[in-house]
Amino acid sequence: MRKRTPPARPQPSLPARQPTMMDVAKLAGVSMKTVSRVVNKEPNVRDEVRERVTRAATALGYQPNFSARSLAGERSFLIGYLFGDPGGDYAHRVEVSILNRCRGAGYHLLVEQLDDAAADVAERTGALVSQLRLDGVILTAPITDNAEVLRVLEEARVPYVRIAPDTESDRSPAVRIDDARAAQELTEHVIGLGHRRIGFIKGDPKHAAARLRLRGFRRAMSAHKLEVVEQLVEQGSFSYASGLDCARRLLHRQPRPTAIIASNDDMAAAAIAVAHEMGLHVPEEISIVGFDDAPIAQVVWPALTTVRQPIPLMAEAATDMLLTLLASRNGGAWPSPMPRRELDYELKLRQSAAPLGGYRRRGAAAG
Amino acid sequence: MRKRTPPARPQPSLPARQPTMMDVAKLAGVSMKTVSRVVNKEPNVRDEVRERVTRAATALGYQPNFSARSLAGERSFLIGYLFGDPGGDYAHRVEVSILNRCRGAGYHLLVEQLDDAAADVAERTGALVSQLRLDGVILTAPITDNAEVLRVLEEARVPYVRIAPDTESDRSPAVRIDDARAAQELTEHVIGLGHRRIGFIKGDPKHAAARLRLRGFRRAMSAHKLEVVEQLVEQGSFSYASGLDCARRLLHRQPRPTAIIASNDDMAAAAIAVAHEMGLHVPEEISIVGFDDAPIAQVVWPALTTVRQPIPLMAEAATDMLLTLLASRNGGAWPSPMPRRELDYELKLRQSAAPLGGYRRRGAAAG
DNA sequence: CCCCGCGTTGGCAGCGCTATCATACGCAGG
DNA sequence: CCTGCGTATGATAGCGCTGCCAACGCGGGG
Repeated sequence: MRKRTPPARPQPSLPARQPTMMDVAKLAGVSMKTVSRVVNKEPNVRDEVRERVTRAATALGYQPNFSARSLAGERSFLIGYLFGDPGGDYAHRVEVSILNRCRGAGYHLLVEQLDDAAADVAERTGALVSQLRLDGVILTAPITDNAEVLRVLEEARVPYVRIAPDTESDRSPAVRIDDARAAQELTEHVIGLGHRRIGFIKGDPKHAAARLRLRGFRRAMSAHKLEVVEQLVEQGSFSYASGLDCARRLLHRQPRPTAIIASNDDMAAAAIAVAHEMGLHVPEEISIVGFDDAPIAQVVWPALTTVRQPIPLMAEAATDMLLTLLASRNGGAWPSPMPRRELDYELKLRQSAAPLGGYRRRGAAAG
Repeated sequence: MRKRTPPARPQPSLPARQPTMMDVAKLAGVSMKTVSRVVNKEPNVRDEVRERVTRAATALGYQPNFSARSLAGERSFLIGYLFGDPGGDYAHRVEVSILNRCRGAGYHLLVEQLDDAAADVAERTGALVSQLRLDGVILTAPITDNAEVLRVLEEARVPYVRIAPDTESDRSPAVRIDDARAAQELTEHVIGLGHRRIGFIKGDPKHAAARLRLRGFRRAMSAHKLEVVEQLVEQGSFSYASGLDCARRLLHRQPRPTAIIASNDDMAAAAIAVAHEMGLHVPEEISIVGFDDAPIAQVVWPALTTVRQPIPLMAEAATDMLLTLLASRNGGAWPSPMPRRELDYELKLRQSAAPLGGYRRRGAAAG
């Protein structure tokens, strides 16, 4: 307790106690309840009164106390962001976009990193939502598909939105791109360059995206009556290190594939590094493509042909869904049908993929 | 209000109201205050009682309500993390480390991204701390040195720790490495390889690290009686894009530098890309070194010689300082002298720097 | 004339917890 | 025996706000 029944000891210049709603009410000549109405933008307040209160609040520098709000009311104005993968910049880009959206809405962001495989995920999630009474939660892969976490959130009746979840898609609102179609298009682009013997590096099977991208690859191959040589499909985990291993194995197969499609850019970048290591020229001797258009895609040389996933837009869409629900004040139940967004991806053609022999012979120059 | 004086309507299977401290007290046969003592690990409770209460709490699945705690007491169990730069993985790595430390301590992390240059930084910071009553705040560059933000935190009496702040270092506890010495060592390494005409790419002058690294560079040069050609010192901003620009200018100077020292790895990676673009072999024709040992350092080809900054350790040390202070319950005043940590860096020698001509001639093989 | 409904405002209990103070008890010293 | 003190526990008053309900004034229909 900050200061209880201040015993009238004259404090000359110490910072005054934070103004409360009561102070604002007195200054504006209204009841506390009316101030509460104004602060919460509730209807049924005359414009004149509303403005008087607003002015009083500004004059005093009034800031609502979130703890009191949360304790007395049914909202905490706190959104939780749960992410799994501590590495990579994906989680961070999502977070920044969420923050951008929360900013104007008066919500604050509480972050937690959960190890998808840990035994106490459910417990940790439960503690989070019941201790802090989060108003809503945003999830990214792979915890988008952690049954325990979802169950806990549902039992606690905390609305949540998933970004790029698995196919159990009726379970909650979600934002995604069509990973399978994107992978299919990407594969078709590679096939269109004349490649026939194409290797594939799979992603972490815990991520739905990994499966969907593989599916798109297979679809494109079979649509073009090309055989998927199972020896040329390697199991990666989305990490650069796993990409190195997979690419080494792939590039030592005989006959060697003429193109490699990796399930994300980190692994594609690793494949390029392996090619360099082996003295293979990219793209003249081997084409390599990735997925995501992560920053690394433009940093490796040659720059990666890849699929751009609009991560900021996806995160913003997810946040907007959640904020819209919370603004509706209907008890946290999603409207029917559940909101769902599928955003557009974009094929980014750069220098890492070309017909065998390259578009033209050239020295060390990049495009 | 969740449910006021439940009018005895029998709710067959709806999830029961969350247990409160009162429930635990009844079950354990003690007063609420004693439960509070146990939950907060206060002394003066008999072991037998303590255990009885703990068991009751576990049996009921009791979770303390943070809003109530914060409202009634003087602690919110919330730590704020303020970062400036939305890009790059630095902020994210720091965040993950902070989270790791908060985990066991019963604190939650509230994140906010502040644009250092925006007009409303002070206002936003003030709103954050007074709305949520943060117990403490951790800052990273460049807001470590934003006078407005620091002033607001100090006025609100919110303890804060800075990671790699500017030299106004008596103002708060801080964690850092000796950037100047590290840059000096790095430069001396390059000089030791035989380079004399050395270019330098500066970082964002808003970051203290940028100035310190430049200082270390100049010190090493003058210690070896080498002239710093001002034409070979370019102003970057720590971003990959700025690195491209600077490197292009540098590599078109006549005579060309034989080595480039960049103030971070992103810009060094960009310099390597420019070298590739121009058909220059790294490190045979041009040596390039970076700073930070960011993930990108091992992803570019050839891998970057750089200085490893122990970011996770720094973030953990900062968090520990803050948590220690909060545990001391002395009103948020730092002990004297203020805690301060200077951690060790490490020179990582990889393939991007070598004597002119390389250690030996080789094909496209990497090391 | 009264009654009802609607828009607007206020009163007040109480959300779940902690700070403060009071109480109870045991034990040492006078 | 009383007093004093330290440890262990309880009673109670809020912290700052919101949900519920009452109160008020006004206009229109019965």
